[in-house]
Amino acid sequence: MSPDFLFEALADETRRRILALLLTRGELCVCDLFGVLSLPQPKVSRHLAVLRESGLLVSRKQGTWVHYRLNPQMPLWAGQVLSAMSDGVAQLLPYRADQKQLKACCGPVALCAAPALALNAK
Amino acid sequence: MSPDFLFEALADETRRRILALLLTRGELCVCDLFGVLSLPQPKVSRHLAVLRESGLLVSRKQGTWVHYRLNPQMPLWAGQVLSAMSDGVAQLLPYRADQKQLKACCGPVALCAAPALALNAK
DNA sequence: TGCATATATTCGTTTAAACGAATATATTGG
DNA sequence: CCAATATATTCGTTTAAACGAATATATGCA
Repeated sequence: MSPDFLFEALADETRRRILALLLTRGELCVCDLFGVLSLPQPKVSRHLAVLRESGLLVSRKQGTWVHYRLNPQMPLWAGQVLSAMSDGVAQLLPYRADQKQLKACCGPVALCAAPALALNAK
Repeated sequence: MSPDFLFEALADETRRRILALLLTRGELCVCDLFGVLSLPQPKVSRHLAVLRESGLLVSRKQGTWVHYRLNPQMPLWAGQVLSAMSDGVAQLLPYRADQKQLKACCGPVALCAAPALALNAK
């Protein structure tokens, strides 16, 4: 988890939207993500690959679905960057609309948030 | 101060180095910065322009010198991002060496504030 | 087996940013 | 005014990343 990887990852709005959703909801599968974001599936998949290869996300395969979540071994400082980013975008578009879509589409309760990241999230 | 501007600014290592130095030392002029960083002056100047236009830095002209510092009106969340970034890079190269150079080369006083002193030191 | 669904990858193009080198602007002091 | 210093900008090239479109892989199920 180098600063290079983290900040290159955060330089793209689609990736920030994905990370903000995963900070709210501990785990999401690809179909939920591109559904909520209203973006083409290959585009979301490519960005997820960037985030996974940068060490920010880990994935869990369950049948046909792949669930992504924040890497629970992320260093503290990186979690603080993500948490502050999430605060900064919370009332802006498209991030605010994403959160609304998340609740409308996938239910209100977080599933499997990692304990360390739950702490970072606030 | 939009997330777009902040995270695009943070995506470049030279700009992160500049910001980390300005978090340690409240204010620095351009000659101090490119001296400490051992980078060409036009390169540092261009990156400073990006940081100023993004709202992260403000400048103060004093004679021939231009002093840069963090924008005191930066929103809280952005300051928290910078602070966490600074924590994350503190023990890594080239950031760690930059801090050493800052103290070794410029001492407690900026070069441009004491040019005679710097010349005598040679 | 074969089809449908979920996800990933490749390809070719386009866009944006960083760079070195050279030059321009502005201020100070002789 | 002229020279020196500090900073900024322009120019042309190069590099990297994002994209849409199409296709590939993999799993579940009839």
